[in-house]
Amino acid sequence: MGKEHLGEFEELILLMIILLKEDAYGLAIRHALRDHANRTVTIGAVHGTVNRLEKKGFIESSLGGGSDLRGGRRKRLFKITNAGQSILEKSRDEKMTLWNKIPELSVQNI
Amino acid sequence: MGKEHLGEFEELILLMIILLKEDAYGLAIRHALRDHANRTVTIGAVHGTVNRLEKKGFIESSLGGGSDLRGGRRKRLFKITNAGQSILEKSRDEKMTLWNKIPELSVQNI
DNA sequence: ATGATTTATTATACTTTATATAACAAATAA
DNA sequence: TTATTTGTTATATAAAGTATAATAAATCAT
Repeated sequence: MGKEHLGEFEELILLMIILLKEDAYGLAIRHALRDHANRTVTIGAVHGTVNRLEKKGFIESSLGGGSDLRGGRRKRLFKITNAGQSILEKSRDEKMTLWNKIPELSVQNI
Repeated sequence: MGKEHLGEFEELILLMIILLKEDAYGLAIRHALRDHANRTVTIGAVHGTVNRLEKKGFIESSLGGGSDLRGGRRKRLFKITNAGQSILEKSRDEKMTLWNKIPELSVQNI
């Protein structure tokens, strides 16, 4: 069995990492949260959470190149693991199942 | 604007309260979590969360009658407020929007 | 080549959520 | 009139969420 469930912010970060594909690193995730999820957080919030997610095995990281821009340190790139992908799917399925038990929230109603 | 976002367990509790309709009180919520959400928690976990949700204005409570069964104290019945209903809808919409940006998770793919 | 600037991560601290255990309260059946 | 049942409250701790400050590694300008 999978290891429990995702917190709401953890889930959001996983989704951003998938959206960003090959360029998912701290600052990019923060930026994606702003324009895909309307969520403004500090960079520390992002890094705290990716560290936790990696420790749990839902993402893994590797050191990438530096920025294309001016200066800067090398990026730490994240990608989802199989465990991460499947906990996301499970989480989606469970939520959909619940919504669909409630007429006012059911997905057909959108 | 609504007051931020729901934690994942908070959202689950709101859904259970809607599902339970007129009979949403502590122990019933706990039971519903077991058989609708496959989630086993202690009664303390439930009450801690409903108290928080009420303080935030997403649910409200009233004192109901006792159990139909043997003994027992009176129930504290919960129901969702308009604010609760609308934060749930918002939360659902935002999540759907994100899923649908990711082919592998998109709702069409189920 | 060196210091200022930029892009980025790490370290640390604090608050809120999630969760459990234990204590208490109010019914009622015996 | 107390033992049992059904329920809530109080309290404590762990985990998740989030911010601020410190540090690091590039590079541009001098």
